Amino acid sequence: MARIKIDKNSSRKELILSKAAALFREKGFKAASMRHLAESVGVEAASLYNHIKSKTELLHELCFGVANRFMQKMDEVEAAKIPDIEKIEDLIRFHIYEMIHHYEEVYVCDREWKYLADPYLSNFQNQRRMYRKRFAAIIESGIRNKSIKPIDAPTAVLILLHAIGGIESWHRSTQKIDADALTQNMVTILGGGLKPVS
Amino acid sequence: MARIKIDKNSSRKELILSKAAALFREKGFKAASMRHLAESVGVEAASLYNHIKSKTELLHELCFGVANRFMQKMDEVEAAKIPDIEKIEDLIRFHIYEMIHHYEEVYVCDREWKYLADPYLSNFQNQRRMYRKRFAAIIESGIRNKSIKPIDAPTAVLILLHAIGGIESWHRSTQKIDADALTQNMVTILGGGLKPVS
DNA sequence: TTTATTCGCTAACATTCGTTAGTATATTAC
DNA sequence: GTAATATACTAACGAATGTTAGCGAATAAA
Repeated sequence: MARIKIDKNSSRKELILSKAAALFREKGFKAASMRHLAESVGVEAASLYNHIKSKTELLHELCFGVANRFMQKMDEVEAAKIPDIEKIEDLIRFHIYEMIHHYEEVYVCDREWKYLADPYLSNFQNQRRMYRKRFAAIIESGIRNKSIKPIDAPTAVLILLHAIGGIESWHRSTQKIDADALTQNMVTILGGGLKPVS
Repeated sequence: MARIKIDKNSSRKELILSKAAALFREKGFKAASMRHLAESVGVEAASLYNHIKSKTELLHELCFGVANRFMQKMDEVEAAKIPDIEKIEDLIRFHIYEMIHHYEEVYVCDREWKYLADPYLSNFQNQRRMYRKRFAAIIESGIRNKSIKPIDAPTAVLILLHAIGGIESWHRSTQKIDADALTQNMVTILGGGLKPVS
């Protein structure tokens, strides 16, 4: 009956959350069972419920944890006094950074959010829609001042976001190029597609 | 005890497959139950087993049906005597076409393949890896003859494929732009990122 | 019409699932 | 040390899962 080992500055619940992120990414939310999760935490399944309310609550916290970080970054970028094209590159770099450094949570947030239960589900979808609108608004501003070629902005946003979400494949790859080179490549390819022909 | 209604030229199994594609996309493979599927076919769950071997078999057939179409297209494109940049645009257009016209199957193949069981799983992963390699080879050829700017080809392939996979969001969107405009937008943004600065 | 086959039904199976109740032990507060 | 709290355990629950067996009705073949 040994208790869960804990690092200072991180609660038992946080440990469970991080293990859940890894498990949900690997198996998918529905296929990941509480008994699997318990095993990876080193405890019996029922014991988890001393720390969490439900399986769904784990998904809530993971998804909104990630969503909130992106929303906060968007606030910062919008407030910054820099050219639109730099705002976009800044956001791209942030997405890539998050994908690399908080891979499990971001992946789960990206691919498993549909298993959220209302009202969290609607809430999440609204936040997502809002984020994309704000992203598109930056692109549209760039189009107006001719720093970005005239394209359909919502289309461009989805391309950018999904392209970055695809980093997963590298993460597991053995021949991974380092993060800086990856970032530079993506900014070149994606940014290059946005800049007007000069 | 009415039998399943059938169009000419399509077996009962094909009907089940198409309903399964829609259900697996909506709920995810694990969350979609055989009883749900049965209901959408208009029959009891046990009756499905007069036509199929297992739930997993449905996933096999959906995934490999899509994968084979893409492989065949790749064969054609490789054999064509056209510039590399046109080969790439041709592939991009094909991906978009498939995404629009066989949306459910392509989506399931893209997002739910991990629930395949071995040996199908390994087989599928190999095919996928091979497809990406061949795609990257076209880009590398383009780089060598300077029709494409020097970037990391495997990175570019993943960006392209995941960007196109993101069309999902439009499909359900009410404000959908028409398919041709969509295709043109994507070729502009993605292709524009590949062409060398002139 | 008779026979054979296809196919849908009901009932049931063994598992697995998320979760709760109740109890015992370990840690913390006093 | 003692009381209070936190937490892990075992056992069990009801529900849902994929699938099989066996029966009867609909269709096709003779």
